[in-house]
Amino acid sequence: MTRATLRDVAAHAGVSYQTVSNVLNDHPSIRPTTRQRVLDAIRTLDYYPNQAAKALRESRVTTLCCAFYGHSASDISDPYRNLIQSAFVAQSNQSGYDMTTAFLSHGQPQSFQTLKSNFLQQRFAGALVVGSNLTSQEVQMFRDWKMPTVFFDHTVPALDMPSVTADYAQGMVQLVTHLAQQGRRRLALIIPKDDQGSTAAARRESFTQAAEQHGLAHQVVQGDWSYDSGKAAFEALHAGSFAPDAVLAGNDRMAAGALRAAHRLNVDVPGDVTISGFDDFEFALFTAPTLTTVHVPYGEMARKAVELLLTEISPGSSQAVQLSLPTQLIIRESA
Amino acid sequence: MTRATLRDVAAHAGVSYQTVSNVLNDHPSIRPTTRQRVLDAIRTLDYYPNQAAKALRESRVTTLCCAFYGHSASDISDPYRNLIQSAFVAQSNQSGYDMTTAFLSHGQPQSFQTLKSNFLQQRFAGALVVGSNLTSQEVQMFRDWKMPTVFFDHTVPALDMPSVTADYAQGMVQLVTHLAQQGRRRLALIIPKDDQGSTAAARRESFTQAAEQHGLAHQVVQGDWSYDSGKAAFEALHAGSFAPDAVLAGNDRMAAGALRAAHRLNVDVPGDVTISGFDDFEFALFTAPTLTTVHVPYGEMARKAVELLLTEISPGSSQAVQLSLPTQLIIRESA
DNA sequence: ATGAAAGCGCTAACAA
DNA sequence: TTGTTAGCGCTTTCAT
Repeated sequence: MTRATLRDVAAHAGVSYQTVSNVLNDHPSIRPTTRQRVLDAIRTLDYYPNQAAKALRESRVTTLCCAFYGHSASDISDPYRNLIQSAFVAQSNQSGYDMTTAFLSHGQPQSFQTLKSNFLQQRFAGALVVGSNLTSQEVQMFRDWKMPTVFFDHTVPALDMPSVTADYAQGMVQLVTHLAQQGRRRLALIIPKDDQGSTAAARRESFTQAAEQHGLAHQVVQGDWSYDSGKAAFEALHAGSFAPDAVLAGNDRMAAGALRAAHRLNVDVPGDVTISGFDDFEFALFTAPTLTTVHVPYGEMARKAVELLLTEISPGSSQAVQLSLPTQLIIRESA
Repeated sequence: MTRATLRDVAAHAGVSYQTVSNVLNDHPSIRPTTRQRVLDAIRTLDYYPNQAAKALRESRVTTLCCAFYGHSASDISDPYRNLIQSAFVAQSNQSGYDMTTAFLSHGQPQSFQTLKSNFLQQRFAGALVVGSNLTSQEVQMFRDWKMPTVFFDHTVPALDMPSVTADYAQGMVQLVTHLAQQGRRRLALIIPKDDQGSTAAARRESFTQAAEQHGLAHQVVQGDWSYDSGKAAFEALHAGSFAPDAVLAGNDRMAAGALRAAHRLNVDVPGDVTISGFDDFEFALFTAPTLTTVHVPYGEMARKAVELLLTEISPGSSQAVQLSLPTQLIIRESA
């Protein structure tokens, strides 16, 4: 048995199939009795309009895409990716859109080609690009494709493309001030190094500035956002000569690694050294001591990003909005 | 400027547009020179085939849907949902499929209607249904819709629908045996109560059996999978008369809550009481002490589930396969 | 080896 | 208020 089409419904209701279409699209000027007859036919035949035909005819799709840059598809535990993806899905579903996912990576121009291809094939209407160290050429590509795009966690001031990010500088200043007030004098930040215009850069730069403003000794050591790198970085600091009394991790995952290393090395936290994170993921409550961290409103950011994307997609699109949401220091036990 | 179509390419290459189609679909019997000419035209016009038209004509879509049952879209931190969703996305992308997400809930029959509607509208080709306490009527609905479906983490023996789950009983037996060998005599399990045929039921039942087999005192207390409920349950146990020397949480998230409660109450873990989880999420490494838990191979399960779904979708579909993958006890510090 | 014709299911003019 | 006509971009016979 094959699926019912418009014509089947029309035949069943004894009208022409365009009338059925009119009923479906709430067109005015349809006699209530006809309307009812059509509705009944739809119900008894269990008719559902074919989405592909509709999309073809209207040349519009109700799917969005979130593209993660620099995140491996196979790291299915990445809390950052997972949280953001879920937030996007929740928000776009609420707006009547589906959401698919793609992965971009710097090394693979083909990943960009695939995304472009999927867009031009009309598989999705616009993309949320999540990634903090896209090159400006890469950003430029999106504009060239004329693909509605919102950059997430990556500001691109020069190119004025729509973006949503958080005020990392503010959070970092709050954190450093808090540490200074506690009498901490020697601050070390664990964070990725060689990426510009990224959230890492924002966090790093404001760290340095804030530390200097407070007259504190400071050092930056490298991590790659992972638990293991946080652990390794703390061990390196412990073995090194700088001897920090406050270790700031660039994200919660590295902070968890640092905490573990401290525990292993019998370093008291926060007695001997404070350890703090950045993100405020749920597991910041799971560590012992619980993690002092900077809350980043990812949920809210995702909501805004989807909103921005949808206005960008809609016909009378305005100019590029660049949003930055406030962060907030969350003081728990570790700092 | 509008997007190039098949006819534009044909005009540019000086052939009929069906020839272009043939080139695109690797049809035999096309002269290499013509072929090359067409390929050039495609390249210079930056042509991409319209997906909607293709889907309409071929009546097939390359999108899958994962539907979460009993998981709130707004709990964007849920590690279970997040991990599984990511695993599905990773796997289906690798197979050339997109993946969208939907949410079902027991209270809302409309959520099921929406899913059905989306399927019949040909928005996706098949669904992965994640949820551990669907009623059998609900399961039956999927069969009635004739929608290719694989149930994840929910076995439905009576209805022989395809499913992928893990051998929770085995993991639980390993865990209880391990605890018994350590000399633990009084075991308490924190787990949701009133759901049948679910993973919770599987874990609960094998807990009781295993405890009795080892001649251990045992008790079950209620939790709802959340961090807070784990914390509350541990506090209740501490205040109660059963006085367990081993607390088993039904998942890692509740175990984290129990650990926190133990810490607050100055209960030594694992000295006074062991605490263990179930899942082996990444954050099981973040707790202090690190969490002894039962590893559930969600990544592998997701891979298999997508595989099963794709064979179910493909024309010559065979019968329903019900997979169960082995679990494994991971001994860390907490038990 | 290539071109012509038909039609997937729908919407949006227009005509009746 | 309803029916007629056309066509979205593509694949698939069937002729040539």
